Amino acid sequence: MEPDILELESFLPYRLYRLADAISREFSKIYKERHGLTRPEWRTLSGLGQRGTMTATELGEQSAMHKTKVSRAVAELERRRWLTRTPDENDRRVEHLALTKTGLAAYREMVPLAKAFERELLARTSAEERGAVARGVAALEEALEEKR
Amino acid sequence: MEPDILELESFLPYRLYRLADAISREFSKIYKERHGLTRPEWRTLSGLGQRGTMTATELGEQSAMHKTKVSRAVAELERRRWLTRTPDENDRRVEHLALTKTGLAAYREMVPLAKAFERELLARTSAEERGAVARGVAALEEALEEKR
DNA sequence: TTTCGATGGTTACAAATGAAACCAGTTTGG
DNA sequence: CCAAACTGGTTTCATTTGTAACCATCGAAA
Repeated sequence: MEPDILELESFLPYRLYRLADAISREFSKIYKERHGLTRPEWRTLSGLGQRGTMTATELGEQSAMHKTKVSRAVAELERRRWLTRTPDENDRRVEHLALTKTGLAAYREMVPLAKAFERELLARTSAEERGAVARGVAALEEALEEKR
Repeated sequence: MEPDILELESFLPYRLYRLADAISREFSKIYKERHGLTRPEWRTLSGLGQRGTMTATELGEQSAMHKTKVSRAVAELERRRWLTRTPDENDRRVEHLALTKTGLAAYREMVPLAKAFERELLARTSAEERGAVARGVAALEEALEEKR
């Protein structure tokens, strides 16, 4: 344990990123294979399915995406006719986005798959470990928030 | 808690990715500002600093990078004269990579910064929470491994 | 009201990434 | 011995991403 050496494998930012990336990549296979969605597109679909109607800005906040990602994802889903835009009555810069029937159908099909993925992953851990995951993630979220 | 709705904010793959991405991004500012390194370059530097000498394949395994990323990162660090390649005696496809004095100096400068980052982040959590992080991450790593 | 800074969203351009093709060299099985 | 399969590593090409500039609209303040 030399003091001037960094052990990459146990360095938290790396370890966490590697884990998250692996999980996310594994999960992404599902919506990629199924519908050819990118991650931003999946998040957009998911956000709108969950909340019903949102603006692009709200979508970006909810799903931690840069506005260009949102913009492009929305454009693609619109092209597929999975969502529609409705101009805001009062503020003409804003558009309210909502899923079409087709979009909603895709969403409804994806939800169980997503839940199953999470369930199957967590099924391989003990109740105690699941508690640790929850507390650990929450603690880091807060810590990062404070640190900035 | 409707059964046919997925709550993105608490969906583990999303939440974990978002956390890891935020932390990694925050940390990357350090090596980006300091030396203009990309993440693959930082990992390469870090891997070689830690282990002394590695082949490109080993680097990829250690730091979970696709071989094209390794290839490009190595090329860039070589261009900066931060590392050198030495052909393997027995297998002429293989090159052994090692940091130069300059590369090592950069590594030595980065290590304390990396450790400080991690320490400062964890300092904002309780000992109990740090334990939870450790157990949680380990559990998920295993669970994912089993799942595949 | 006009002007000026902020805001919602898109676009253009450069850089990073991933997949697949590729080149060299190496191993294996007939 | 030799072809075929495999491995280490690079390159090419298409796609994705990030940054910054941009356009339109809005709100506040002069």
